[in-house]
Amino acid sequence: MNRPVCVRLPPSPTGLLHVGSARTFVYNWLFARGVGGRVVLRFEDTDTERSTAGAIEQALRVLGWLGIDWDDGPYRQTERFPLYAAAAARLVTSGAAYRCYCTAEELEAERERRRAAELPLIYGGRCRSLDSAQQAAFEAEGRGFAVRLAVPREGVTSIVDVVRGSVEWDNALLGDHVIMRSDGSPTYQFANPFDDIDMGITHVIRGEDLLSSTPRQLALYQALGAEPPTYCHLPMVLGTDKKRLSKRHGAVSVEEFRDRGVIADALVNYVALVGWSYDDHTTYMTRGELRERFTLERVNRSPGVFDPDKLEWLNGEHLRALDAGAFTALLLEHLQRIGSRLADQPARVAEAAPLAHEKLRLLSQFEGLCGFLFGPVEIDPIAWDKVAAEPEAAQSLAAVLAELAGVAEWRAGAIEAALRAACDATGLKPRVVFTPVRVAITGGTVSPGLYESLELLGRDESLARIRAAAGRLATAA
RNA sequence: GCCCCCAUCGGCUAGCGGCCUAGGCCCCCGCCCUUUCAAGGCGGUAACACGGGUUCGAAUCCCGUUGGGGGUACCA
Repeated sequence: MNRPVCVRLPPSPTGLLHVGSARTFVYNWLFARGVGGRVVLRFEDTDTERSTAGAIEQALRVLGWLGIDWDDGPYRQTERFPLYAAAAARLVTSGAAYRCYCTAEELEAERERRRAAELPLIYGGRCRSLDSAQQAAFEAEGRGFAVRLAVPREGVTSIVDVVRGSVEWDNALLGDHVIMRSDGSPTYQFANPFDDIDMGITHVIRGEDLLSSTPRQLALYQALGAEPPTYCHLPMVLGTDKKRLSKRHGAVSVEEFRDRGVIADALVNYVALVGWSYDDHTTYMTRGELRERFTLERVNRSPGVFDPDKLEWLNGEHLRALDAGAFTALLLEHLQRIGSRLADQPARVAEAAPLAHEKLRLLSQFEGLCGFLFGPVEIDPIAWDKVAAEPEAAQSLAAVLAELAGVAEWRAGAIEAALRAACDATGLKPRVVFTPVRVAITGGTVSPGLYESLELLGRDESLARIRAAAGRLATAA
């Protein structure tokens, strides 16, 4: 049977959106959009201890920022509890599941016994064969119960995973897992596959960490007589120490990268490349290219290390591919989001944006590069030391001041001519003449183009800053 | 302990038996361009984990070893 493709994005709202999850969402989305399938958004908040409403809001915003959309939802599993309860009750009635009265202590004792005997640490199934009298006795004792699925104990469960090929498990090693907790809430192992069945999910694309729970979930499909989905287990995303990516590795959430000035298209592009490639040489891809090129068949098997350096480089590529208007808009949006003082002068940002466009890898670098255009200069001490150590600095500034005085129209072209003239007049190299000017007006040795910077700064302010530097040099000498 | 997955340069990867004296990108190192820094151009260092097979031929197939990762919850 060939059902219309349908995937799901199942965030568990317990914190910031991890780039590993983002990668999974991107693959689901790229795959579904590429084949004209549907996307369902479903918050898996059955862990009520750790789930928060704030995290849901946050996830919604981040998904929007990433440009990942969906056709159905957002659902919240906590709003579907009655469904799970009813389904579990039916399962118990049919004998596919059963009540387990074991206490936490009893369970722990059993695990200990198994550990000692070097046996697999699974539930032995004590309550699976309780007769009604024994059940009644436990109930009379006032013991609560959880519901466990009666998982087959013989044979093997196997799948043909899109990326891993065929994988199989010995059913004897599975054990009966809990599907309903004693407080009446469903577990992930139940709610997740139940919803997948209920929502008609055809392709389960998720991290490899979930590979080993597949046979348990398949047991539910079997108990419910549902057609299993196509599975696709993605390789893990690791940190530089080859351990699963976590906060220890620095920035790991989409929000953090966004606030550093990574743009959505770059993040989507980068993340798509950890675990997948289009060919032997393509790196930069637009969202549209990704959509049309992505296939699950080219997802690879081995885990990949998340490399912030390459992400930043790619971000620079995406930034440079933007036209001036789009770049400025994104830059402004970023400055506003992080609450930068520069956001108060949007017109100035628009003027300065072109000067920084070719240089940035991250939008957050804009402030450091162009901040001198937005207020008083702060001279970097190290940069100033270089100027002070240059014997020709004073002479250079004086010559530049003299030449600049004759500039009729304060434009980059005329300014350049004046600076060149200063070089000729003093017989000094441009490098020697320009450095003190650069430090005087921008405060540092790294800046956008000098002529353009001077033009934008304006005649009066530029001359004032150069005079101030000359004065400071004279005082020091 | 038990189960599952994985294994090409420092990182991301191409490679699906001969096209590989292993290609691309990031990082790093030189050089060029240049008013600084970026960007760009050119060049360089650097990998098939190991051991057995199979084959005329193995990075590619099989087995084992080692190493890494994941799971083993009334977390997801």
